Parts: sequence; structure tokens; C-alpha cells
Amino acid sequence: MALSPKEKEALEFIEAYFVDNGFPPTVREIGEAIGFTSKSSVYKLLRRLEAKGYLEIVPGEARGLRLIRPARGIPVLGKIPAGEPLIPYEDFEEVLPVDPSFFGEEKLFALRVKGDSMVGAGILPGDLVVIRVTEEAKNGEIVAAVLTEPEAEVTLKRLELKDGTLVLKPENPSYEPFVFEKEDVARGRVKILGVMVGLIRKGKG
Amino acid sequence: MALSPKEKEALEFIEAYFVDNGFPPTVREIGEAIGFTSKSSVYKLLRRLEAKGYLEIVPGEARGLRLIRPARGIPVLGKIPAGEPLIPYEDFEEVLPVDPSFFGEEKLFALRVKGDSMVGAGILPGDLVVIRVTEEAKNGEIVAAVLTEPEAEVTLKRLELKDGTLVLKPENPSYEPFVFEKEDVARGRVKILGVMVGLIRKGKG
DNA sequence: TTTTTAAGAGAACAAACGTTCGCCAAGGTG
DNA sequence: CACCTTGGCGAACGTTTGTTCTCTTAAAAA
Repeated sequence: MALSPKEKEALEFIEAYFVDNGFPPTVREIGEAIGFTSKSSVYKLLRRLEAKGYLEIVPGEARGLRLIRPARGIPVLGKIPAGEPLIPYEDFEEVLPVDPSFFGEEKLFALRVKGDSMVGAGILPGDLVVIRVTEEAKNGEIVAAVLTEPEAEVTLKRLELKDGTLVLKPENPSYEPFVFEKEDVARGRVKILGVMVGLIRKGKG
Repeated sequence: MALSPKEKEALEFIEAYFVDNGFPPTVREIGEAIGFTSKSSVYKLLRRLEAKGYLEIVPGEARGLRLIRPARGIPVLGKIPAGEPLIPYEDFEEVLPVDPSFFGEEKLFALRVKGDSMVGAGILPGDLVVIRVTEEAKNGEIVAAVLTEPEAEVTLKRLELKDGTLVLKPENPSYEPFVFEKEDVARGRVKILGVMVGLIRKGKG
């Protein structure tokens, strides 16, 4: 169910408070944060959030709020980002229950690997690759890049930069590298989303 | 610093309570759980835990306890387990801040991969392999096993069972399989710790 | 042995906190 | 128009909860 602006504001505050403090906020603190003067209004809002399945209220207990979604996690980029901003940091389908600070403090997201073009780097189909959002990738780093032609597509390859040309190199001899000249980069035919900082595999491998 | 029995009991209760409820317990609840009749005794114990670095007390706040160690995580098996029990579920050096239920509800631990004998399965040196504790592994599964001779050693290999013989097969043509006959297994020269259920890689891969 | 320290009991108190009740304004709907 | 729902205010109340004091006992240190 959809969240009203105030409900969303409250939920985000609760999650942020939880991450910062290690326990949930009180009704009063929530009210103060979202600009409510009456606690009862906050309480009603919390009940709405409960009805919509975003949290659970434990009756009578101080700070008795139980978040349903994991408080800290790495969002999995489901569909290919089309417009701007490239990384929509909302409405992710899935959130990996992994503390992001394990991989670094910056903005992170995860990408599910589709093909076998990177098996040479120990990256298998189905793996979740953790990406740090940045446009400044160095030579030799594995990057997530979005190709705009012929159609929008996100791909994971090793980056090679040689005097202006940008090469996205698979780690599998069966695949050919993608080569982009200066003008291709300038015209936005390729755009680097970020660099790989980790990998999570679920299953028997 | 070392924990007294009661301190350890309290800390474990707090962690379990936190996992179950999503917020920390009250001083009273802790007292009830560990058999203290006086709250002040509990409070002093909490201060000891704080002094020893296991948690933080936020003064004046209800349920104002902040755990230092991650509440939910996967322990990393540091050194090779020598005696029984093979998996000591205490005093782990490191805990991965990953919700164990992501990989399964059973008992899990992680193992840091040392060599390159499993690169063919996309498992690189330095990777953290998540293992589900079980002695019943099926043919073709990747298992963590402990070899007792010539010296105790934990290894990760693909399991192959052929009428009584147990083969631990590397996924790298440069390495030879380990073959164990029925009597080797019976004499405990090889013991299966568990099967691989996931993998976590930290770094640029 | 005397002294000190650690660990807990029990009472008392002041905040912190959740919860309910009645009221009100805006907006849609018959 | 009259009616109902939604979303908010304000007051009041009763618990829940942290925190401090003094006292007791047993072990350790001197």
C-alpha cells in the first residue's frame, strides 16, 4: 500500500534512528522529527504504518517498534535504470540484509549477474555483485556500466583506459571486448555507474 | 576482558532478546532472565559490561542499550578446530554482519579460503565461504572437511562418493583429488564439517 | 586476623513513555 | 445540503523504566 508523505517521512526517520542508536525511537521523538505536536497523531500514524505492514507495535512496551524491512541493507538494482537519476534509491524490490559498512561507507547497490562473461574473475551467473557508486573508475577495476545503444543495458566488465578509448573487457575468452572511442564516451553511449567492491553468492556454487 | 558467568549470561540474553524483538530488553527483563531479584544489581552488571566494551548505556533512555558486536552475524572460523566440538561457537575473532537467515536458518559459519584449488567453481583465495553445519553431504556438493593427517587441516572441495570411497575433488587441474577409502573414513581421517551455502567476497575481485 | 573489594538485595523516586478520549478542520460523497 | 472518512490537536492518566541509596555477604588481600 502507498505511503503518504508524512508516513514515509516517519518511517525513514525510524529507520535512520535505529541505525544510529541501535534501538527504536519513542513516539515523542518521532513526532518531534516529523513536526507533529500531538503524540496521539503520531500514534495513529504508527498504527497506519502497522496496518500497511511496515512495522509492528508491541503494546505497552517502551520503544516497542519492530521494523519489518531490514534496517541496514544493500538494495538490489532490479530493472535497468532508464532516465535520471540512474540509481533510484527508492522502491527497490529486494534488500540484502548485509551491513553496508562491511563493504564501505559510501553509497552501495547490488546487481544480479546475468551471463557468464566474467567467470574468469570468479563471478558466476546469479551472483550478486556489490557496487560502490562512483563515476571515477581506475584502470583494471571491475565496473558496472550502462550502455545506451542499441538499448539501455547494464553490464559488468573490467575497465581498460588507453589514451581516450574506453574498453570494457570480459573475463571469458568466448566474449569480445566493447570498445568505445572518445566520441562515444562524450555522447553518453557508455556511462560508468560504479566499481565492484564485493560479491555475494547464495547457493551451493 | 573476560566475562563472568553471569555477565556472559546477561549479554547472551540481551543479544537473543534483541534478535527476537527488534529492540533491547529493559533492566528488569534482564534481571528476570538471569535470576537477579534486584534491578540495581543488574544495573551494576550492565555497567561492568559497558566498561568491558560489550555494550553502551544511553543514560536516561528506556531500553537504552546499544550492542557493540553485531546482533546477528555469521562467525568466521579463524583457526583450525582441533578437538571436540569441532565448531566452537564462541570466541570467534570476527563476525560477518550478515543476517544468517539470508543463507538459511540452520547453524552457519564462514571460512576464509586459503588457496586457489577451487577457482574453477568461482571461489578465489581470500573469499569467505559460508558453510551450513551438517555431516550429511550429497554427491557433487562443495563441502568443508577437516583432514586429520598428517596434521589437522580444514579444506574446501567438491564431494564425490563412489561405493564407499570418499573423494575430495579440487576445481583446478593443477591439483590432485584426495581419495579416502572406507577405512580412512571409519578411522576419522576425514570429517565433513558442512556444505557450502554461499560466498562473500570483499574487494575489487 | 583485619581490611578491602566484588557482587548482589531491596526500597524509593523521578522521568520517560504508551495509550485513550474528546474535539476539530478539510475533503470527498450520497 | 448532510454525512462520513481522513488526519491532525491537546489533555489526562497510568505504567514502565532508569537510577541512586544504603545494607549484606562472601571472598580476596594485607
